[in-house]
Amino acid sequence: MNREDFELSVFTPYLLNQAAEQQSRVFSNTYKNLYGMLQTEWRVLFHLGRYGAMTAKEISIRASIHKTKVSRAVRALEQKRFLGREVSHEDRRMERLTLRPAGQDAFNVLTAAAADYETALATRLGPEDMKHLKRLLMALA
Amino acid sequence: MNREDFELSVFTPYLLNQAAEQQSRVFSNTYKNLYGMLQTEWRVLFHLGRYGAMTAKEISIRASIHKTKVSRAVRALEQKRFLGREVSHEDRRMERLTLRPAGQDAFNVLTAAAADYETALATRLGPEDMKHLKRLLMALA
DNA sequence: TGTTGATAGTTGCTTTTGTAACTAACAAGG
DNA sequence: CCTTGTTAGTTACAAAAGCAACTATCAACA
Repeated sequence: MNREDFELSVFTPYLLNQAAEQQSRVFSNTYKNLYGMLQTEWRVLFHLGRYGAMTAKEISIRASIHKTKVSRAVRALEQKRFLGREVSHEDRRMERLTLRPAGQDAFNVLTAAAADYETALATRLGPEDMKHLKRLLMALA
Repeated sequence: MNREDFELSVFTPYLLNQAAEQQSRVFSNTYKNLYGMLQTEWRVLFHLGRYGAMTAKEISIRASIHKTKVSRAVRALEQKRFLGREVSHEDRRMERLTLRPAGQDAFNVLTAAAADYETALATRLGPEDMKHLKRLLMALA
């Protein structure tokens, strides 16, 4: 790379940012408009819906989200009546988080929307490029 | 995409976010540690260094950054003595922004660091994948 | 039992972003 | 001149993120 000719518009971190902002803006409108949720709330909801009841700590590790963000997302989801908490009997520091019916419904709707979004993107890019893209992104993350 | 099997870890917006966070964290350490700059400040500095003096509005359009973010970045760069402002004679609403020597130095250092970073990434991924990645990201952004 | 260290989760404070409203300057038409 | 509408840039307030300190609980061991 010639330093004199360096262009921000082809700098990979910049391109990644632009693409990520663009793409996540589209899908975030879905959970934001439908349920007034934030990104972290959607991710927490997803983990509980997809993998079943677990503690905040487990979500934090599995989803690579800082525990304070998880804590706030859990409170928000609780206020929406999307999940319930139950203090563990073995260790009273931990809480078992479980989706409530409204949370299950939201999970179903949002997961379907995400799958549709993914399908649409795959159609746009074509199956080969879609595969390449995912492989490359996983290598970077 | 089968909805029952939907996995967040292969959802493109999620992957993009993870990759973008990971990659920009690496480079942001450079301008943050060296000059205490934020991402927007680096981008504004870059545009002035690469394309010469221009107004905040022009930067805002070229770099796709909201004018309030540009305004705050310009103030921060001014306080660091990295740029100077001069009210336009033709239209006194506009200010011509120019890099000062310290800003030029920072631009040179950071541009070189960015080019090095890009080279290292290209080495890691290989030239073919690097080309693919950029093409795909540009298609998404 | 009592101390020490670790862990789950929360809270407080500071920094950053988003959004809308604002000021000052311009331009065009009456 | 004097409205009316537009534009460049700033400011104010609210939403959100980052980080450190805190509480409560547990476990281990003297």
